[in-house]
Amino acid sequence: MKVKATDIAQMNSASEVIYDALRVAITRGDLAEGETLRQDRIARMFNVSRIPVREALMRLEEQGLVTTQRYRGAVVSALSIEEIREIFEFRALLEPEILRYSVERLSPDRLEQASRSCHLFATETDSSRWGDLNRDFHYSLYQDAGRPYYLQVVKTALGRVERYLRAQLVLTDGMARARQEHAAILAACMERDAETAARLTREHILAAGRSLVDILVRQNEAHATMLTETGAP
Amino acid sequence: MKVKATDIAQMNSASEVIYDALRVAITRGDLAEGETLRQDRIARMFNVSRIPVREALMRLEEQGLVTTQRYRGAVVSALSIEEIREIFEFRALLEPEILRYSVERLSPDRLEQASRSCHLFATETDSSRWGDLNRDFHYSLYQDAGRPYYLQVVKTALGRVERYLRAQLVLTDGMARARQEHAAILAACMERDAETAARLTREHILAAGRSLVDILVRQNEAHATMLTETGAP
DNA sequence: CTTGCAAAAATTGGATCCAATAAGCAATAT
DNA sequence: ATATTGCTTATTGGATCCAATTTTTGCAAG
Repeated sequence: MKVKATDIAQMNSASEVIYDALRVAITRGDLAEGETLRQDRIARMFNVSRIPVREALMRLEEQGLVTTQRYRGAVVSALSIEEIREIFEFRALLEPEILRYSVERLSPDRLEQASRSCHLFATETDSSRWGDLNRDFHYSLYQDAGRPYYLQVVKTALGRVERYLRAQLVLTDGMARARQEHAAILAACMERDAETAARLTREHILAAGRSLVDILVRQNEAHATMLTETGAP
Repeated sequence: MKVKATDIAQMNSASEVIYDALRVAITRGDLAEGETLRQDRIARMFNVSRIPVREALMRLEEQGLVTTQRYRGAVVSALSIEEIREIFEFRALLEPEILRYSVERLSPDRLEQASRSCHLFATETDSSRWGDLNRDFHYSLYQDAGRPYYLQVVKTALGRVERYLRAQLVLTDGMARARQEHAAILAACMERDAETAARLTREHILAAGRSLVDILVRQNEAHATMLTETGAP
């Protein structure tokens, strides 16, 4: 037999498929924050009933990606600037720690993979792909840490702020800086210098966080000014 | 109008009530790990259909408290010893950090509350209440940190291992030690010594984790020996 | 007595239907 | 003109029903 067998028992249920699709759409920013997700509309999009849609929405809410009010539906969660700041601070605590565990265990294959990811990120011009490639680079370095729980928590945290990160990369010199910082982190990993790699990662995340918060504060101020000038409420 | 109004819109839906009840039952250890949760049975217990039950199970799975296989139902998640070790290590990283942020901001009321919690924990003889009281003490100290995201992550992490903690408190001198360590942490907080409080918290969590892992390893070895001696598979 | 297997029962995932609630709109009173 | 009330529609939460899948049971053969 020359068949590529796939484990049908492990195939995704409808609610999982919908959950994944919505999660990706939200983290990519394809769904605007504050947008309400109508069960019926999503059900028609996937050609299913509302049952699996509601199950997917429950899981998204548990991840903090949507917010639900009874009988009023689910809306894509919006983060305040302070919440974004906190999540970057949080990542800046966890990710260096994971990397510290990981550096000594990085296999040659893994370093090769990280190197490729780093290069792909550095040379990609389509900004809509930057989120994925950034994620690939960081996670490739964390994979060998032997800390699945840490990794899962970091993934959730990044998932919450990823939609805002693109703005930071596009609207400033963020992309150029990220390229350099990724290269430096990778170099430290290759030299098995865990402390340097961890310190660079912490600074990388904190810098991106500060830059992003700056952008958002300025946007807020601009918006507030406009409202005042036009006399809107 | 002299009516005590309560926000009916914020009242819990059936799926939330069921979710909370199951979450508490699992973290308390009232449901054994590996036990399968039948939708129909739970639905009858709460006098509802299976729909809200399934929604609750989805959310529990997202929290890692149950594990689901398609068409085979949900079972209470079991953690390996290594996973438990990792989660304690994780808590030992996060909780001192939260406390560091919190110490300088602790209000007199909050210190009073923490003091009461500490005392209640120290004097409670009913071991089934230790989990709640331990949680109350720690969280009262974290409340003022102004880091809701950290706090939520810590709550999830503790929720995963709480069921094992009782064993640690009961089967060793864990309770006596915990009493002392809590008192020391509280004292450091009252003196606004953030670094000492953080260090003590880290050691407190690491010690409990090591003690728990020891217990579980011994249990495992005893079990394995028994199986060998009786010739069971 | 054990093993293999087909039918029956139990269980889950999902569709359809119904009741409860919110949101929008028209009619009325002030 | 505006605020209040009642009606209509849209939407959600949940119940009931059906199909797909797993698990158990009964029975025959070795």
